Amino acid sequence: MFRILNYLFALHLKRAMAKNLIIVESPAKAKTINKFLGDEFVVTSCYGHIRDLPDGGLNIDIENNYTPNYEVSEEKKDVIKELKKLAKGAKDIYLATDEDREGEAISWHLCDVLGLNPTNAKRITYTEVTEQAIKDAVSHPRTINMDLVNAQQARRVLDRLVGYEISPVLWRKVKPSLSAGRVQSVAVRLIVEREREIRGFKPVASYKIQAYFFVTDKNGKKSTFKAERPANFKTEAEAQKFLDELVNAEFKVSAIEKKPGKRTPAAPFTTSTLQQEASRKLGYSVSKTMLMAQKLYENGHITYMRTDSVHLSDTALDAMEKEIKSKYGKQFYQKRAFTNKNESAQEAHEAIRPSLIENSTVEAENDEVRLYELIWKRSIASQMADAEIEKTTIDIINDKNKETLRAQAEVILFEGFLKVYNESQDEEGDDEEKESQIPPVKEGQVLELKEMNATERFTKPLPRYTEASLVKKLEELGIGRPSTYAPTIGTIQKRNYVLKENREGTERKYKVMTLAGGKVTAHEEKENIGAEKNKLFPTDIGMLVTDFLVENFKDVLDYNFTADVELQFDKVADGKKVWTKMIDDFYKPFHQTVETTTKDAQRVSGERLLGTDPASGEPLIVRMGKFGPMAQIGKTEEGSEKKARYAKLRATQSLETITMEEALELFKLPRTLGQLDGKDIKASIGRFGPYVQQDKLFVSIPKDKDPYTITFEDALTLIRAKAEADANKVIHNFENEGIQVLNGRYGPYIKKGKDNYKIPKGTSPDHLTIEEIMMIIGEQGPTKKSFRGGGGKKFYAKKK
DNA sequence: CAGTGAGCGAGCTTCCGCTTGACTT
Repeated sequence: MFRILNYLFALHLKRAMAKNLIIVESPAKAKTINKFLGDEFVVTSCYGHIRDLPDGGLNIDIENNYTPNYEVSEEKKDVIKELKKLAKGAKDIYLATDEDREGEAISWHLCDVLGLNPTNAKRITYTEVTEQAIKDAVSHPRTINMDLVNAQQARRVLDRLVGYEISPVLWRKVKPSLSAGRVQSVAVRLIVEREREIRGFKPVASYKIQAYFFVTDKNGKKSTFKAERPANFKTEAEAQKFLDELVNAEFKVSAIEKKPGKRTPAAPFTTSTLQQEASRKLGYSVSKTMLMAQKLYENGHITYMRTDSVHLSDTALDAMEKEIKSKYGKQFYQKRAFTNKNESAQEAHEAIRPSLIENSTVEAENDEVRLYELIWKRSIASQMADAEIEKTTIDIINDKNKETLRAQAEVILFEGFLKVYNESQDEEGDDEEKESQIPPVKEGQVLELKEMNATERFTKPLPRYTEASLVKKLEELGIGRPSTYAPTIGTIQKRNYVLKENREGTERKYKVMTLAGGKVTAHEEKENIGAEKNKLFPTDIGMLVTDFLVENFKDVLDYNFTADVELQFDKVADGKKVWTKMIDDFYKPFHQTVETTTKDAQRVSGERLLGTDPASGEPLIVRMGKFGPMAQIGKTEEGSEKKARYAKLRATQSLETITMEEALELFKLPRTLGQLDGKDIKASIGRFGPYVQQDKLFVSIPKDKDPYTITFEDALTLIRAKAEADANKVIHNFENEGIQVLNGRYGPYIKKGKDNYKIPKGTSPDHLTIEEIMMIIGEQGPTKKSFRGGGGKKFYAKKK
């Protein structure tokens, strides 16, 4: 009774003092803003876009001036319901979605759904979530900018047209279920082209001269430092001659130069730079970085994590000044304003920074804490003084030839921002470390040579992309947005165009000649090259699709395509161009290309003839098959005994590079080792590595053995051990019902066909009857298998 | 979880950009 009265009273209150409604995109942001504004405001969120083009079909009326057919998606229906309810009792409604193209469009969709008039709706914007900024925004509402909305519609429609018209061409000409798009196809192209550069790269050798000199100080203490010949010798003979000449030479310091220098801190984080640094410093994948950042954001620890802006609010700048001055002293503070280099930036938010600058760390999961501390350091460092360094260069001459050796060192005179944070670099070019310091020497001082080496060095190809360096490249090209970098990386892996892999390196020998103790000697050393960790490799299908697209859809695959259409979108946003006209200019020729390609283009299979199989005399080819790249010997001919033999390529092999020998090796498997209980025991390599098999039982072959050489006895041992383990796995087996109770990784569970069921807590699996099991199954419904983020394993087409 | 690979052609697949949720062997 009391409760009902209470409710009625609350209802009455609500009616009596109707509040203003503010709609933002993110619920966490709604929470923050709620704190800034008084009782007369209710802040809620629409969770991003509320309407979109539905999945099945284009949903663009081409005949009717490209009219989009927007729909509220299933998962947004509840959001809309709630918004309508709140809107009904509201005094004024403020549309406070992000200040960019997409945000403007969301507000426009909101008008439509909530029955507001875009020409007098209250649209407010702000680029930082601070009390002052929000209050200013609320007192200066504007109306919906339809030009900006139309630019978004153009963007949306163009992406749908490109994606949904090109993908079906791939289904017909390459393989079903493939995809193409303005962003993903260019991302794959980058990786494919880099891979080909690396494969075609011919390392060039040269000889690097490095000398080590002794210096003895006043107290008789000896130390060494390193000097180098500025340029490498091109040939071994030249290097040899150089060392020979310098046997018994006298070395002397000819010049000492000291130059001041400085280093400047990097701008605070955007999404892209955060992903890069978290990858380099913490080893996080881009998706992990975003997941951790999302949690930090939701818990109020950091500002919004999907941003392309390096701007910091005045509130934050003040707090940073205070923090730096009190923690490090005022000589470490330097106010800086950063501006975006990136033209495609839309800057609807602040840079990524701690919400409360004074918190140098937070209470959270370990991985989140590490990311937070990185963000804190980068933010703080961005407002700190330059580091002052001194570069010392020493030239060393000799009495045998006119060559100069040079020693270089850097000393930090004032740490400045380096006290807190130093940005990491991507591995590229020379990885020689710099000397930190050279012992004090005087001009004209004679130096004692410890040893001098001429080391054979090879030029290196450009590095393969990591997830993070690919994001960096995409951002430079203006392709993709902060909210899509991580999903795009996921998409191209899920489509099996690209794999993130480790590769073992190969050994390479190099020559070293040494001058020491008055004579020159030579020896060989070994280095490991080409080892890769978490790098992006294109698959065969990725390469085939890229080649097909570059050949037939050159414009869309062009690295400047996005930049070019962005210029058009800008014209629409400025009211200088009608969006449907812009789309029409693009679509007419594009659609023509789609039609002619569908009609004329050859199917692609990447077929390559490797040679003739020595055993059968039949041709050996490799090509893309229904289930991936494969090798094939001979052809199946109707009416004859001749049958083709097939073998799947290994995950590390590629249609473009596999050799005849490697392909022949594939046909040696499966090997039949012998029989057990009248069934063959075979050894082979499958999707999950090497295995032995008897009937339906598969057992992985351990690392110390391989399927080419494993013996019958060893295979038998493996199979018997596995059979015994499996026997212990079954607790009950109800064969008639097709139901089993099994011991799994997570404890006992019920299995019926392909579905699994939990055993309720407190129930012992040992005495379960079939009736009890049927009850459990009836109540539960099968446990769902995760399809999202499942590591991209579902590459194969579903069977009906 | 580890077999497969003709050609015909049911009926399916696919984009980018905004947002977070849900439960599990």
